[in-house]
Amino acid sequence: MTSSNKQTQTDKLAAEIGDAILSGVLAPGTRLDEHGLAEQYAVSRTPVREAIRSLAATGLVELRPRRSAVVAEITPAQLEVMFVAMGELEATCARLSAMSMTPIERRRLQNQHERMGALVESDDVAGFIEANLTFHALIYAGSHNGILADMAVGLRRRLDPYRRAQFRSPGRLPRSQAEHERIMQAIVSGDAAAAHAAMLNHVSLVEDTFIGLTATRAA
Amino acid sequence: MTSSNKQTQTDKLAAEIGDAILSGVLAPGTRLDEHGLAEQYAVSRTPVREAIRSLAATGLVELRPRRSAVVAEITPAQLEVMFVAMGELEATCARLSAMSMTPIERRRLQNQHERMGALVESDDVAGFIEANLTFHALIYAGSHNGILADMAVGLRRRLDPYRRAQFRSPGRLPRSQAEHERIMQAIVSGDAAAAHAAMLNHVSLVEDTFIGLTATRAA
DNA sequence: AAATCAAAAACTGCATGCAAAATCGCGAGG
DNA sequence: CCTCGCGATTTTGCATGCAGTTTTTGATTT
Repeated sequence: MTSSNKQTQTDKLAAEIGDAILSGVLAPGTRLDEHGLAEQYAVSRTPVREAIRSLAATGLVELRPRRSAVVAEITPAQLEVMFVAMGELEATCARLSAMSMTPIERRRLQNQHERMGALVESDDVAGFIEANLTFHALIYAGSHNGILADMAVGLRRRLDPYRRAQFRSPGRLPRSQAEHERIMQAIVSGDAAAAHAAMLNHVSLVEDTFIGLTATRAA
Repeated sequence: MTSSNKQTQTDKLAAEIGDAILSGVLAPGTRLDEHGLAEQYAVSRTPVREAIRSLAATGLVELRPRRSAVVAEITPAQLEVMFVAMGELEATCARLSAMSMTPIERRRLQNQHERMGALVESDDVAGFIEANLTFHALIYAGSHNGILADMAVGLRRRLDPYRRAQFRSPGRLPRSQAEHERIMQAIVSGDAAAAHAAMLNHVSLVEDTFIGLTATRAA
């Protein structure tokens, strides 16, 4: 079990329902019927209500007083806003990392980048996606600011479903790696402005790829 | 009534208890006894529990399973992190504002700044604090990014109790106004990098003032 | 007098029940 | 045929009750 059963039912439910939403099992707009969920998870309505309220605070569900809570709908406009916000947060973390990473952290980032080079060579998309998470997580952590890092992690988690597709674009891996190279170099050499710019550029390109995908799909 | 009684008890309680915490009525570390709060607000424990869970998601209270929730303690280290995070968020909003404010929004920011000049002249501290909120709110809104704006607002709200004191430092008003001048100019003229730098500088100085105050108090 | 441990009190987590609001369905009217 | 309104059903919001855990208290021992 990934989730320890030491915590309360409410916490387990919040995690479970949250995963269901993020993985698409519960589609946006779905009504969250308390009674139904209670029955489904074999608990009473009370913990379900509390879990829903927790999820509402994270933005995953929308609370409408006296009416069913629903899985939050994400309009293309909101998605755009979220991508921009995440880009800015990542860029900020990169900037802070350039300024305040310890030598060990810089070394780790460099190592991770080199490891990813091998994955690009072997065209291991799944491995690259996984390693990419770590790469970015190292930069969050390097900012030495848990609040900004948490915000970035939360947004990334939220956007993940929309990002998966884009690594399959042909030639995406080598391009990502090249962008990472610039980001990593800037951070390791302590060039805050360059780190910020490189990360912003990187994330913007990812976003553009995504927007392109949806535009194609929508058209 | 400031809070409309259209919403649910839970929402009202969350707002009420949240205000009590932010205003210092409920000091950090205080145990949030469900039974006691229920009695105090003349409701049952259920809405109290849900309100507490909401507040936990905002970071105002800390949830400890099977034990009382407590008002979150803020260590100086956390405070420092929060100040940095807020500074970065504000700077980012300023940058985005410089890039994407509409002409009308730029005009409004300019007007607000000029209005604050008069308050500095008359040394109206309370008025300046109020107007200062608006000034910064205009910049949040000008970023055209509700997510970043919400994050900034939330952090500002959270830090507000620690910020109040610092406007009373002698000569703070004119200095703030001068810094605002540079921020405003950069945004209005569309200089993103300058807006970012000016805002970061502004907020850092505020933070330094605060750190100075606490250091004095602690010593 | 301080420390230890056990019993009692208090409190949280969860289930259940009830009243009010919202939704749905059906029939009347245009 | 469509729209509107009214009653029935569903569903939320909140209160209350019970079981298990934590905390407190008081007695006992060193």
